[in-house]
Amino acid sequence: MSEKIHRSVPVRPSPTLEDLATAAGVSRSTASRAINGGSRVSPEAQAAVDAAVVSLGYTPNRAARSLVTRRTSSIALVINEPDARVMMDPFFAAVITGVTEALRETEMQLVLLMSRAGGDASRTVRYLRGGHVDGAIVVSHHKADGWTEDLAASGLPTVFIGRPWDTGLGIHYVDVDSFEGGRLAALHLAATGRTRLGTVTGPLDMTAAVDRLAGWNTGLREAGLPPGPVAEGDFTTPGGAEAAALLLAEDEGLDGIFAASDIMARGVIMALQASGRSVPEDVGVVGFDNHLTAPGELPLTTINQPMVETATKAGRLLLADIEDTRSNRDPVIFPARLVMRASTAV
Amino acid sequence: MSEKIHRSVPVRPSPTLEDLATAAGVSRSTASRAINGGSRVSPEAQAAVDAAVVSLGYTPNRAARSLVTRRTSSIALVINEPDARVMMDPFFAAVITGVTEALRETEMQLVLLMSRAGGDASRTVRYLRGGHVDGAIVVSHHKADGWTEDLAASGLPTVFIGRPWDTGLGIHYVDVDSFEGGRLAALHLAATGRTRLGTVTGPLDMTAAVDRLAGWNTGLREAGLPPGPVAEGDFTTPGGAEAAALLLAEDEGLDGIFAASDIMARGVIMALQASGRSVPEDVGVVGFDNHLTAPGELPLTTINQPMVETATKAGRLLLADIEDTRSNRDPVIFPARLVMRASTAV
DNA sequence: TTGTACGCGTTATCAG
DNA sequence: CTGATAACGCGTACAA
Repeated sequence: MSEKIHRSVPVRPSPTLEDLATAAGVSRSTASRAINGGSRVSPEAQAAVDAAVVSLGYTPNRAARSLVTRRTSSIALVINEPDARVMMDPFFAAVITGVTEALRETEMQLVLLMSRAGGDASRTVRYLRGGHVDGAIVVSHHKADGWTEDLAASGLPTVFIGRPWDTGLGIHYVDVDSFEGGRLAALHLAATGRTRLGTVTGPLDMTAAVDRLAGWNTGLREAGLPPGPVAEGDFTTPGGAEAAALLLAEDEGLDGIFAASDIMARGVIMALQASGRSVPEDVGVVGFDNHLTAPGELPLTTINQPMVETATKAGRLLLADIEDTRSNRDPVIFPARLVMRASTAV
Repeated sequence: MSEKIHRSVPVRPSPTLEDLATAAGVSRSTASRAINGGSRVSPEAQAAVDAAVVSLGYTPNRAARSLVTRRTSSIALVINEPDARVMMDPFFAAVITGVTEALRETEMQLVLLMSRAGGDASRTVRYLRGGHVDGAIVVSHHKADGWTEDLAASGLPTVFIGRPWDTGLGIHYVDVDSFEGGRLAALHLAATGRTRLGTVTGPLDMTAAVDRLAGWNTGLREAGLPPGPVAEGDFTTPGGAEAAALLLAEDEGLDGIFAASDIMARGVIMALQASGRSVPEDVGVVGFDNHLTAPGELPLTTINQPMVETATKAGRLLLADIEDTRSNRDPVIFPARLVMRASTAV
C-alpha cells in the first residue's frame, strides 16, 4: 500500500473485480457469478463476495461490462423539438416523470436526447444506432423526421409516445385517444348550445394535432353543425392567441373554440378577452391535456390526457421489448375524457 | 459476405475500428488517430479513413473507448426531489433546457438522475462515484442530503445549481442572488405604501429558501418595518395557498405577501381571493422566478431569475472543470431583478 | 462448484 | 508518420 502524499487529483481508482475476488478469496469468475445471477456459486463463496462488495464499495465498471454483454443499461428519451421554448410545456415534465417511474427499481438509466434546431437529427440517429443505449422512447415526433425508417430498420427497441406517421413500419407506440378527445370537445360545445365553432389545432405535422382535428370535424358532423374555421397553432400560448385572432377574423360571431392544448387555450382566452369578448359568456373554450394548475385563472374545460401513465406505460413496454424482442407490439391507446369546468359554463 | 436468410433480430453488428481500418487500407492505430485528434496522420490516410467512415456509417463503440480512456462522455443531472409533483415546476424545464444548451456542439450526453422518495440516495451516489459519468450537476439540494460530502470527496467534477449547504467543501456552484431578490421584494412592497407584510418561504431545508427569507427580513428592516408573519411553503401551488391561509390567520390585516416562487404565489393569490380579498387592492403579491406565462391570470410582480442562463453557466463550468481540474471554482451569482406587474399595482 | 483462458473494441506505448 | 502489441475490466465457454 504505497501512499502518494501530493496527489493533485484525489481520485482513487475504484476497486476492480479482481480486487473484489482477492478480497473475497475467490477467483474472478466466481466473484463475477456471485455479483450477477448468483447461480452455480456456493453459499459461502456468495457470502464472502457479498461482504467484500460492501467493504470495498465495489461498483462494476459499466463500460467493461457493456463491452462484453453488449448492453448498456440505459435508454434514451428522444425529444425532438426545434424550439426549446416548448420544453416549458408541462407535457414534457409529465413524460419525464412517467418514464422515470417506469425505470425505478431498475438499473436502467435515462439519457436525454434533445435534438435542437441545427438539424443535427443525423447525430441523434447515429447515437441511437451506435449501440449506446438499449432502447429509445421517442416523443414529439414530426412528419419531417425522416429518420423514423432508419430507426425502425436499425432493430433498436423503440416505443413512440404518440402515433408515428408511418405505422406500416411496425413501430411500437402508446397514445392517448386524440380523435375521441377532439370529438368530445365538439359534442360538448354543441351540447351547451353553441353553434358557431372553430378550432386551434396543433402543428399539423404531428399526428396528435391531425387526430384531434379529425375527431373535431367528426364531432361537428355528428352534432349537425357545419365545419367551422380552423387555424393552426404551435402548442405555445402566443401561438394560440394568434390563431384565435385568425379564427375571429374569419367568423366574428364565433361562440365556441377548441384548442388542441391547454397552453394554447390560454392564448385563446387571452385573445378573446383582448377583443372584448368574455369567456364563457360570449365564447366557450375547451382545451386539451388537463395539465393546467393555475388557480386564479379561469378554470378550463379540457380533455383529460393521462400523460404520466402513458409515459410510464411506454417505459414498461420498452423494458419488455428489450427483454424479449418478440413482445406484444400492439399499440396501447389511453381513453380521453372530458373534464368540464368554468370556461364552457352556460 | 455471407448472408443469413432468416435472422430473427435484424441487427447487423455495427462496423468496428478494425473494419474501418481495412476498408481504408490502413492499420487500426492509424484509423484511431484519424478519428480522434487527427494528429500525426498523413492527409491521404486521413482522407481514406474519412471516406470509410461515411461509407460504413462507422460509430466508435463508446463502451470500448471509455474503458480505456476512463471517460464516459456523459454527465449527470441530479434532481433530488422526493415528490415527483415538483417536476411540474417550470424551474426544472429551464434547468434542463439550459444544461442541454451548454452541451450542444459537444459529444457529451445528459443522464437524468432523479432520486425518488424511497431513500435510494445511496444508489445515486454509488452511480456517481462508480465512474459512469464524467461530472455531475446537482440541482434541488436539500439539507438532509448527507451524501454531499461523499460526492465532494469523490473528486468527481461537480457543479451545484443553488448554493450547497456546506460551502466549506469547496463545491463549485452557480446561483441567483436570492438574498437580494428577497430584499427587493420587501423594499418594493414597502415602496408601494404597504406596511403589514408577510412571506411564504420555500422549504427551509433549501438554501434558496433561507436566502430569500434573509433578504426579505433585511429589506423589511431597511424599510423601517417590523418583521411580519412567516409561513413555510413547499414550492407547490397548494402549499402556497395553505401557507397564505396561515399568514392571514396570524395577521388578517396583511396588505403585502412575498412568495418565494411564482408557483406558490399562485396559491397565495387563490387563497386571498377565496378569503374575499382582492389583489392588488387589498393585498399586494410578489413572486419569485419570473417563469409564469399565463395570460388570463393576474400578471404577477416577481423577481426575475435567469434560470436558463444559470443552468447553461453551470454546464459550461462543469465542462471546463472536467477539462481542467484546476479551473476557477469561484461561485457565480446571477443578479436578481424586480419585474413589476399588476399584482402590486397601487 | 470453481478456475483458466479468451475476447469484447479502443486507445496508448513504443519501435520502426 | 505508421503499425504491432499491450492494456482497460468484465463475462463466459470450457475444462477441471
